Amino acid sequence: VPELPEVETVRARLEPILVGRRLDQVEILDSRLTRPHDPGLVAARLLGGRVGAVERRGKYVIVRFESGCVLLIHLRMTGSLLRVHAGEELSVAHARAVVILDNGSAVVYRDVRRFGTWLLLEPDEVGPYLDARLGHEPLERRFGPRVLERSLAARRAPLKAALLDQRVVAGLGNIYADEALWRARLHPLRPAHGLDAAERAALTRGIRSALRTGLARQGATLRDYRTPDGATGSMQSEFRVYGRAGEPCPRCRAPIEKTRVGGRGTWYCPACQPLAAAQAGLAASARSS
DNA sequence: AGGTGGACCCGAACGC
DNA sequence: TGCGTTCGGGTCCACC
Repeated sequence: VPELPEVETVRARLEPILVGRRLDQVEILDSRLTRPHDPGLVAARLLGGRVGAVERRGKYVIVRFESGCVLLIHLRMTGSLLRVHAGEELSVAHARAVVILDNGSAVVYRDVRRFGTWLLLEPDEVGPYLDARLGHEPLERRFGPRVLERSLAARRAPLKAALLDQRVVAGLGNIYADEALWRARLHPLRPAHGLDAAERAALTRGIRSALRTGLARQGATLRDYRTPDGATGSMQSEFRVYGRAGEPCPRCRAPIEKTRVGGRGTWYCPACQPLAAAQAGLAASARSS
């Protein structure tokens, strides 16, 4: 599941492959990819374009062309972008699009579940499109407890459900949300608006440290995620709670529990991520003493 | 308006 | 062994 660390790793690896290259052939093999737009028309508009930059915002890969046009790629669940060197076998299982570059190498878009999207936008459409869907980048300086205070204030939803809203924290997904909450010692079912200042500060640190660890490990490979060179990430071996029901909490040895929040599998430590107010109060006074 | 649950997908894991 | 069922997860959308 590509979240911020996985998408950023893909972006960084893709950048030297694409920047300065011209698209000599573009084939879109699955009409779902560009829907509701005609895949043939999108391919025709991409053809001949020269890539100026490869950026990221939230979970979107942003491919900027020198013409000003922008291709927004979202990998959703199982999308991946693979580089194929000139002369190598181009056929890839579940390939949904193939781009041949002017140096003979190719980039194949692969997506088992077909949720991923390619959206081609005009220069002036990109900012509004992303700003309508995404909040602050959690690794930028502007993000912090004050931003969380504002975005969580009116929200009665469970904290984890709010964190999965991309307008609250751009790029956080199911895995890093659980990892961030564990690091912040916050229960995923705490009401989002009920955090105090110290807890918002802890949450800021938890989000950043979970994401930075993921970046340093080049993401987590559970099944489909690969970097463009086909390498796996190693963050899965650093998970503190995600997918670890019944195993001891790395901090306090209590067994990790699994529940569902907002329809998603959610793992947490019932001992160091207390839900009850009394326990939360005890934990707070223990921290301050 | 904010919250919730279903739809979209398909392979793997599971149950009988 | 084989077949049907369940699961999962990012985002959008319909419905409270």
